[in-house]
Amino acid sequence: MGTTDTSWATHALAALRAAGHRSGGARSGVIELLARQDCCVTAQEIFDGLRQEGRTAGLASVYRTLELLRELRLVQRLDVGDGAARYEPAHADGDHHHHLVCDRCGKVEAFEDDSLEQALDRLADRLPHRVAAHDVVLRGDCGRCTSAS
Amino acid sequence: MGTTDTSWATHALAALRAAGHRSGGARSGVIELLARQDCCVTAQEIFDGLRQEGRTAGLASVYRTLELLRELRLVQRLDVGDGAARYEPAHADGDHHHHLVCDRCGKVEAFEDDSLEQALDRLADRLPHRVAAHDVVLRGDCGRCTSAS
DNA sequence: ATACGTGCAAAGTATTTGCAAACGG
DNA sequence: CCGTTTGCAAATACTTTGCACGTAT
Repeated sequence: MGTTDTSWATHALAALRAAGHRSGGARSGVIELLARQDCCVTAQEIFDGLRQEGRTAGLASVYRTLELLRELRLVQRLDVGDGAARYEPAHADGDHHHHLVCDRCGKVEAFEDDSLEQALDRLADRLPHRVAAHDVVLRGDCGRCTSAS
Repeated sequence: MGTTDTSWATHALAALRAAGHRSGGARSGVIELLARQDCCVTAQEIFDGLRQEGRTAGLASVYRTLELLRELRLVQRLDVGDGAARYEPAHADGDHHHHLVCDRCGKVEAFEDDSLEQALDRLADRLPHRVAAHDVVLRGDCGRCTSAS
């Protein structure tokens, strides 16, 4: 697993500083909450989560923070097809996962697969592009929905 | 390439019929335009494209048709992160591609890769899910933007 | 003839932006 | 102090929905 939750938060705050940004309540709240997630969350979920712990931030600030973190490649943005964009910490080391979306209940789960990563890396070398990131989304019925059918 | 443009349109119209749907001007227009695309397009692009050839359809009807085609698994929906959803014909046979999105100019290109498909298929067998579809999106600078830098 | 498809306009949701006040360094 | 960040409200962008009318079968 390599990095721990807190280390990503520390890294992200340091990177913000290094890029000449300050860190008020909204930014640090978003970063700390994001660091605790193990899969992707929406802006609204971050907003609600902060409110629950008494540490509120305007929704606009949540969006602004997420956009800033994305520019700095500290978070990865991902769209699973329900109206809302999702965000998750981008870990610098190889630690990397992709997503399974259930067509019935909409649940999003993470998975990792080395041979998939290898196929993607080999592919990137063969293309005339400078590939900086990749997303894989698998869609289908999750175990729970399949057995409940 | 296996299937031709027209055969997808024919197939889609037949499938609509079989599912008990009629086909008015908007539906057939969207289907015929979609059949001519070799990569994904937005609802607005379909609307504009139809207008250009004098065959107009309301934007709402374009959306409704796309949703219907998606339910019948005749098109695949895909989100590359600019605000708008994109759609492309879903070919029943293995003919299948994925997408490269340029981080700078936003251009979307298609690519195919057998070893990637194999890795995905093997992975799907190992998961406790019934995987029905998959999307892969690679992000980075396209050849043009890389050399123009 | 009749149910289904279509177009327009209005509503709904997610996200972005303008601006004045609060705040970090 | 001074420029950045923040929160609110308004604006925007995409998509969906309600309803009256047209049309395919």
